[in-house]
Amino acid sequence: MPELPEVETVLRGLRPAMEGRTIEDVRLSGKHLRFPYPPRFKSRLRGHRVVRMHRRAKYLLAELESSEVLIMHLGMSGRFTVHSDAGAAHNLGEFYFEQGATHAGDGPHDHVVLDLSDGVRLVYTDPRRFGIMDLCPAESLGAHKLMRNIGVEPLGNGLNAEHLHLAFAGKRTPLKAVLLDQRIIAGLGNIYVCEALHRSGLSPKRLAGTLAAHRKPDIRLERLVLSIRAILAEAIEAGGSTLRDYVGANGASGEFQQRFAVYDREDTDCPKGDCGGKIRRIVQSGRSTFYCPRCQR
DNA sequence: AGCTCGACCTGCACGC
DNA sequence: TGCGTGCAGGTCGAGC
Repeated sequence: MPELPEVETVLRGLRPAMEGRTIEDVRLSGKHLRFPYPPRFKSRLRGHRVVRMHRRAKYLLAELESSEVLIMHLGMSGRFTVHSDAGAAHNLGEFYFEQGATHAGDGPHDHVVLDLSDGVRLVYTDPRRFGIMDLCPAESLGAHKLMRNIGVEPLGNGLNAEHLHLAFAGKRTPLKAVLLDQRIIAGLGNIYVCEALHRSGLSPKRLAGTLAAHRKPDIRLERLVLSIRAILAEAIEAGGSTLRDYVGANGASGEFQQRFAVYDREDTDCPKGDCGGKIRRIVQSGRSTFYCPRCQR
């Protein structure tokens, strides 16, 4: 689930649950996530209030009153659920999830359970355990190993044709790989790279450098920027509703209502309609790429 | 300095 | 029904 739009949606759900509340207790499953937890993980969380929640790329950041930051990444299969006593439910707004905090967090893949003030419980569930939890002093967050090489936020001002022009110049790497590179644009994943390339009519196999061959930014880079922005914005809209639905169904329904134009649609007609192409699946740097060979050049 | 690819995990859908 | 295979929304870090 987690590319930028999903992480952004999770952030919006976590805010009303976490901001202003104190972490009263921490329970871990005993299994490590992608990396070992940092030293004294539990005691560095316990007793501290969450001041503010942020997102950077696909990382969720909880700024603590202790001047440390809790860094969280959902990996491939990470999920958060918020549970609460009836009394706290009304504070959690539209992202309020599930009633009853008492037995939540006992599932086989529930690896981190945070008991917050007001009877709110946050459970991090992650079957594949590719997720990350780390702690870092706020003042050195930018120098953190996981943070320091992250590129521009695609929804911010940093993403523009000039930026891509500079980043693509001389690169003999396919567009697909370059757009997945978090050092250039932060937050795109396999699905939205496929979708953005389709919308902008660019082939995932095209070498990035071919779009930066002239002195001035190529018009196609402008189109790519607009496509990336539009796709992410739409997905954040839809992601919100999918998450609400997912949770409303008590975790049983994981179905995506969202219809992708190309992702996971091999052999179907290209939705662009007039091009008459069929969606193909190829493998690039070990991962599936879906695209229309007719209208993506 | 840059790039590709293996490794980290579990679950699920598929074909035999 | 059971088993083997391949695939999955990410990305670090080893090795060229």
